[in-house]
Amino acid sequence: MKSKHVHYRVKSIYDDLTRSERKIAQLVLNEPEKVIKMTASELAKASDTSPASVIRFCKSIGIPSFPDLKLQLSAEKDAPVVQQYTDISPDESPEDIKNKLLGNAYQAMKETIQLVDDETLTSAIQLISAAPFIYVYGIGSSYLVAENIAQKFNRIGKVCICQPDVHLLIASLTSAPERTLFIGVSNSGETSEVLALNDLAKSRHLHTISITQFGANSLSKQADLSLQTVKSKEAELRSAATSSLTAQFILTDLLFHTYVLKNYDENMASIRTSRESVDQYKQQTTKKNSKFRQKYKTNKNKA
Amino acid sequence: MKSKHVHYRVKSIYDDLTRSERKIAQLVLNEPEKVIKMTASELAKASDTSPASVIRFCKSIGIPSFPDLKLQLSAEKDAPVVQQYTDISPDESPEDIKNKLLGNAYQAMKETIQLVDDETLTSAIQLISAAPFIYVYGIGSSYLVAENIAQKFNRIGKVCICQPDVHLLIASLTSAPERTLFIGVSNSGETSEVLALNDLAKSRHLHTISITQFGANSLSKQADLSLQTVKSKEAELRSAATSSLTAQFILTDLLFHTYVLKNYDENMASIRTSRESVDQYKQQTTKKNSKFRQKYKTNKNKA
DNA sequence: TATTAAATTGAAATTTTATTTCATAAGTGG
DNA sequence: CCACTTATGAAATAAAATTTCAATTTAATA
Repeated sequence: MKSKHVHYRVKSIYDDLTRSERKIAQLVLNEPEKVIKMTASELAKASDTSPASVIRFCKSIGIPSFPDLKLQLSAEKDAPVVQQYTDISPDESPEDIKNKLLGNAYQAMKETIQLVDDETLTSAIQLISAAPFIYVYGIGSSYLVAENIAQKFNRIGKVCICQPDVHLLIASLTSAPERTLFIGVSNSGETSEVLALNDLAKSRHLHTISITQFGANSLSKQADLSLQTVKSKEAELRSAATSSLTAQFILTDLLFHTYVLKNYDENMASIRTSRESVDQYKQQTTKKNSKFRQKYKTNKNKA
Repeated sequence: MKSKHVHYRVKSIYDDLTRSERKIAQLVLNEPEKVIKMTASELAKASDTSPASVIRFCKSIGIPSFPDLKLQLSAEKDAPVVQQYTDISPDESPEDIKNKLLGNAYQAMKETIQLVDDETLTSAIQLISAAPFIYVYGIGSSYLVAENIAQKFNRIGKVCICQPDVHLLIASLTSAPERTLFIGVSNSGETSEVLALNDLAKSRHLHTISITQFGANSLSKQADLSLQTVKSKEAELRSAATSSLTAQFILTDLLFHTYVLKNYDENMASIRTSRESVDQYKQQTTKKNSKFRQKYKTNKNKA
């Protein structure tokens, strides 16, 4: 498990380093940003060693030259910690957990976004545009994705129904008008409920879009259009579906934003109007609720 | 609106560059990765100019030296395009949309994660551990967050109820046992429903945690413990709450993972067992559903 | 503990790379 | 077409990186 990150690389062979190499390692670990701005001799002076040791340190950690070390550090400065879906182990520091979570999420989003080609996206937008309204369905964590899609599109006046009750949904689909779109969300692409609904929709000649993870799966094959998110590796099992969710959310965002841009002005107007309406409602209910709240009002000073 | 990115910087003053500087600019724009590995004279040769021109080019785009240019390029290589919550405008290319979405999401997550201090996190974990069970509530897009929290914790056997019906939730809270935890999610921190529920919980001496955006707000003030996500700027209005959701999700993940690590082994066992159960259920229902699916089976060959 | 071999280290020499200087060439406006 | 500005690269210089090597420390062995 060799990470390319200088930080981890240094940590992992720290014990094998010589005394003066360790002095240099300290600085590299603790103040990488400063090291980036130093010359080899400056770093030598700062660590109370010699330029020769600095060069030796670079070689020791597997980096061919000092300028290369600086380039590496610079590359990592703002880049998320991406190490092929690392799982999180029990002896991790809070800092490490944070970095890994961020890195995993970033990687999942990035790869997912790269996976979607513009053509597919355009087709998806067309199906959405053509639909009088949309049904979305997902179960478990995919339900969150479905609900998110529905919320976003409803906000711009594109009617989108996320009905978690399969029976009711079947009834709706059965009597849905032409061009109605069904979006099925299933990470595995094998969830029987979603497959069944997709079949039903197809039998009624409705359009269908699937959102699944990457790779061959029944739902992708059977839907008119298949959108796929990155497939995350073993780490998935442990990290409780975290990165697949993130991936599906960024895909939703991409879909939504691309759609909004198709008809920029009118959609923007819708978003604004819906915001305003919500704000108005909030003001009204705040008044109403104040009575209710009075009853349970707690001391403002916290314990 | 000056971006620090070399790419944009070069583009913006491209017209003011001299003939040979432009040749160099081409290479920097088109093959930054290769440039990173070159020396000044190599870049000169590759662009059919001279080292002197390379240096002049660096100065022209406002970078003091050639090694600095390489460092900059390296820093930007893997870093997401982060430009303070840029909004997405109608004339954007698909590529730009993707980069901005990714950049915004990444920045929101990163800043949120940095915002949470370990102490608060530890306290939150303690409240969760101590609770016999948990109620979560959120409305609108915050409902997604609440539901996500519930799903994650339930998966490891920590009973967590996300009840969207306020009336039913009030009933439950009213008769909840000691140490029961109420988690209220509201991006603004001013949603009246959530405030009312927090009041109720407090009046019953239950513990409460709030999840809101950063800054002073009623909910944060009134909850026992306040978790905050980064507050995104104006772009928010247009991008339909995208980055605040992302931020809340990463916060959930952080909370969840930290909690799981507290009792690593037993929690891990729970996750595995719950996965297995779901898999078993899936196998069973697949059989059942096959009959239903037969009825609507469509041609496997897509149009 | 004394002795020797191996490893570590930094000063100085060397090499590589970056930068500046300056003479020449290419434009530009009159 | 001339004077003058700007642009350019060859060569000189400066700066940085790297290697060499002798001195020194450390470890191993008798």
